[in-house]
Amino acid sequence: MSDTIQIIATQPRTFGERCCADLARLPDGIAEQISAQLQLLAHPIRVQILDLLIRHAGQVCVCDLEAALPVKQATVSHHLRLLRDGGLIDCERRGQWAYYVVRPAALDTVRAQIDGLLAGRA
Amino acid sequence: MSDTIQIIATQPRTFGERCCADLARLPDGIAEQISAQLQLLAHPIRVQILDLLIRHAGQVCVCDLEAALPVKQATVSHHLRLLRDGGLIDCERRGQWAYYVVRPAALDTVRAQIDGLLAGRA
DNA sequence: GTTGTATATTGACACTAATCAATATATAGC
DNA sequence: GCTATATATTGATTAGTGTCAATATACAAC
Repeated sequence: MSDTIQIIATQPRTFGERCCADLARLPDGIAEQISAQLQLLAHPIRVQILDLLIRHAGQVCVCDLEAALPVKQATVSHHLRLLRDGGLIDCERRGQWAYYVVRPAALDTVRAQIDGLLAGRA
Repeated sequence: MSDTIQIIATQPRTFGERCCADLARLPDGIAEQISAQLQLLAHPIRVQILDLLIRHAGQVCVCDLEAALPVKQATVSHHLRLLRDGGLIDCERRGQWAYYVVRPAALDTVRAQIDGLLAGRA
């Protein structure tokens, strides 16, 4: 073993040069797609909504969410619409109540995308 | 089997009543913590930065990122600081260059949190 | 039809985040 | 010291998001 410190993966480099100027980037649109999915999850109210829907499958209507969350009804409805437009949840009317349910397949897709990104397979 | 349609988990409910008024919520602060981590990932530039750092471990300096991404140097620096403040990456100076590396343990933590949320174990 | 309840939407406002030009700081070589 | 390059920070502007009051719509009971 040499007594010099090994610096991992440092290439010789002179001024203005770039060691890996052609870094392989994600295909066009993939980063936007992944971050849009993440953006959908990245709000405390939406996290709580998803958690409640996941753990009380089929039993949660809007007024239940309204009672459980620290925001007004219009705001709950707003977040439900975002999650629904993003394909993560579905709405089912029963009488005058609207019950919301998660779409397990959509959640799996999101999880796979995140896992892929974090494992270098995005 | 009865010939009525089975409606999963619908309880009898009268006006003004709530079927599960005491839905078990996430402990205080957990939703905020999870969503803050997600927020950090939820931007196309930061997704691309993380992907590049993961796939070119130890070989990426700021000017490489600047060359690979469609934003100016100040913006790259800004996003690097957010990721660094969030504990997801580390910075290492080599000469006049600053090399960034991911912190695998931090990424694992994030992944575990997301998996937990989506699996109803948050 | 009317009345009451549940949910959705609209529109306005406040707040936060993203971007960049300009500037500051750090390092290297001379 | 000086000059050039690499990165960080500041400050201003812009763009996007979240919240809610008010209003609209839908359904139930009568």
